[in-house]
Amino acid sequence: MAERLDETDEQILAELADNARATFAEIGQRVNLSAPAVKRRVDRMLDSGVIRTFTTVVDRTALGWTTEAYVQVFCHGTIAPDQLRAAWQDIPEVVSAATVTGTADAMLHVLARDMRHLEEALERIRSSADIERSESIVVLSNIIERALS
Amino acid sequence: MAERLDETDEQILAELADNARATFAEIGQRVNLSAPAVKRRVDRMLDSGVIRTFTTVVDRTALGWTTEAYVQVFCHGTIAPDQLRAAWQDIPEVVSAATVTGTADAMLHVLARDMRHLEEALERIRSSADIERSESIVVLSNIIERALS
DNA sequence: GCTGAAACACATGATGC
DNA sequence: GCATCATGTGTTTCAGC
Repeated sequence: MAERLDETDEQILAELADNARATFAEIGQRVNLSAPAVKRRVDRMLDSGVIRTFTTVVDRTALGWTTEAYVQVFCHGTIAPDQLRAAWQDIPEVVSAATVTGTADAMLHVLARDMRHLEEALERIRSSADIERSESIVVLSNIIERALS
Repeated sequence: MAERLDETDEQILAELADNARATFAEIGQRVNLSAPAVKRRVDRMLDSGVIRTFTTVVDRTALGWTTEAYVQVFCHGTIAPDQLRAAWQDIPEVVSAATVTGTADAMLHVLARDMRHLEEALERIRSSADIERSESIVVLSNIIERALS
């Protein structure tokens, strides 16, 4: 769990963050390691949870997805994070989700084509878990957008 | 550029978002397509910019950044988005910022090493613009983390 | 904990439907 | 626009250091 990473691990992470579909041989060339050595390190980091997942950055604005909202969700009783993950991870409109402090149980970041689509996505979000109510804060304009890794 | 995606494209995107290192054959099996057919669609989406990049979600606890919050900011009077961008873009703890609907003027996503660091970052955020008050919602655990545009 | 080699699986272009 | 096939590459296991 509290795995410590050496300089090579950090380099490999940076390469994977830059291109998650890079081959192990390619990464190895950049960090001066053989492909099997890279694979073993990546496997170890996957195993220890340092690497959570490999994902794809989809530019929804290229598809005209211009509507964005932060949604606070209030559940009936207590729900385990794993349940919420199971409920929402197949909803592509959900960019991120987290359980939070305060009156709300979870905070979601949702992307949609337009208001109608957002409405419809919210309905799917609500119906896929035992949700009491939700509160949406719609984004007017993005000021800063940094990749987090 | 205003590329349209069919149902199969969406399915492929969902698979790639879930695991960017999945093989084309694997994806093809799930969407009932051959590997070359999947590749062609992925290539087209890469070409049109719909797929921006493949990346890796790193568990920031491994990097020592364990504290995360959504911060609603309330300004004195009206402030232009550009002013807020100028005020905050040099604060590295600010992962994203957007002006929003509702009672708050802006929503920030902030990352910090710990509570003390978050507190200190919030102080810098508040003092760099004409902020009346702010409301922080601290993340307990991340459920879904997809890199967004 | 690395390298090198070998078996196996995948990517990808050409071809035909 | 798809499937099939062939080949070059990448992956992954195993032995050895």
